[in-house]
Amino acid sequence: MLSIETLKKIGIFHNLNERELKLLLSISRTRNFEQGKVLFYEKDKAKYLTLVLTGVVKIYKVDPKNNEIILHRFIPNHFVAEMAVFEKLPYPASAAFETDGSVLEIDFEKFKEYFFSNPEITLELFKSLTQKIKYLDNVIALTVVLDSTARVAKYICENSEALSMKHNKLAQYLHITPETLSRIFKKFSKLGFVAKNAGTYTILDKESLEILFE
Amino acid sequence: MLSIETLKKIGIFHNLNERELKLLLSISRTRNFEQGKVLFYEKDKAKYLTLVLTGVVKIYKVDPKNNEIILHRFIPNHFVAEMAVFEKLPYPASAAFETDGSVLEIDFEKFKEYFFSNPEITLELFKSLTQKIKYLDNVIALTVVLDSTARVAKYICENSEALSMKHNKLAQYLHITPETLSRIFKKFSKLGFVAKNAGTYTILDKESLEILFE
DNA sequence: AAATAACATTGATATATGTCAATAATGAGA
DNA sequence: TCTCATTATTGACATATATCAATGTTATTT
Repeated sequence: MLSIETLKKIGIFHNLNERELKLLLSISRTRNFEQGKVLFYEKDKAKYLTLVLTGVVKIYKVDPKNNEIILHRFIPNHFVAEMAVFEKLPYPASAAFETDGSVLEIDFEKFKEYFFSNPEITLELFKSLTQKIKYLDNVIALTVVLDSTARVAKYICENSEALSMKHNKLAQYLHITPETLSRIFKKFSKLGFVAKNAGTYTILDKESLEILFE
Repeated sequence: MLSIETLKKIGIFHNLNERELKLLLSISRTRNFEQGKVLFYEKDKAKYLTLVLTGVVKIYKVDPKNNEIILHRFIPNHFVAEMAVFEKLPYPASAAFETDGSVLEIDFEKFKEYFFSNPEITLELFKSLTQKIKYLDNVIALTVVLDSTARVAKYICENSEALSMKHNKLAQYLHITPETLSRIFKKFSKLGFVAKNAGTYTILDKESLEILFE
């Protein structure tokens, strides 16, 4: 059951007092999702201010060939698509759970009424919005600006978890096919930039990799 | 010379009273730019909260082949890259004037101090941030999700000025070469979706074009 | 109006990456 | 440990779009 204790643990609401937390509780509810379930579809009308409580939510668009283009993965305590809620716009992308999980749904009109004059809350919302801009900028920097090779180089240099990911997930994230990813890793191996030990790659020459995308 | 009258005309500052406008004036200055001049480069440190007063500013990234990838064009009375200023981050892209023009530069720390508690200002800043998210989403929807043909179809359907633009500008905006654009227009002509009269194209069959990107 | 520059079109070719199919490697359940 | 399913690699080929070069068209300057 949703409780004040739960709300208190959410970073964004850290500075709310008991009274405010109660108020927030009264305009919120939780919803649980199984792995793979869709939170919302692109073009749906945004109804609630939504925050991930548990699990991982992927935000994605679908291209005309039915490929999923993943824009971002959200972990707990982040707002999802608050822009659409603020602007009363249809969602610009779809969202689905990659694991079992849950979200907090807040009645936005009431939230606005009660909390928009609170500078600590608005500051948190600012941060959340600027964070979204950074995510989108990253997608563009990665996908629009760089070619596949540079993209792989950048991603494995800047994301420590990249090398332990399954290659087909990594490929999907980088918007390339697993075949292309495999060929790029092979090329990096031949150049001595990475090495394969027992199935996983390790970076040998980070500086050379960085040259590829800078 | 920068005056209260100038500031008053800027939509974002509509609700400020005389005292506040004076305060704003005291922490602001204008800077003039000739066509082609650079306002800032990607990775520069953001110093001032910047707003376009006159002219058109393009925001762009440069890819490894030195192609400019245009993310957006700003017209007067819009904040440029406020996210970088808020977050004290280097600019995520470069900005240059496409026409002669000018900007307002506001001392951000003081602006924050004086105006962040003003709900009308914060609301305007929210709007400005969500607008930026929409622009970036649009770049992704256009460039990452769609192929060249769909991109052209979408752009000429949704931007009335597209057909009167010079084709090499349009091509640059759509991140394709003028040659590819020319071939796509030829294809649309053959299909009877557009027609060429005296040098410029007109849309004959918008519904068919829409099918291409929906 | 002629000359020149800027822009647009067309064809031939190159390139990056995707697609499909076959095979190899790895991991999980019996 | 063996077997089956999943994931990764490889090769052959297809495709979209870029590149380069030639030519045609339009706009601007003198």
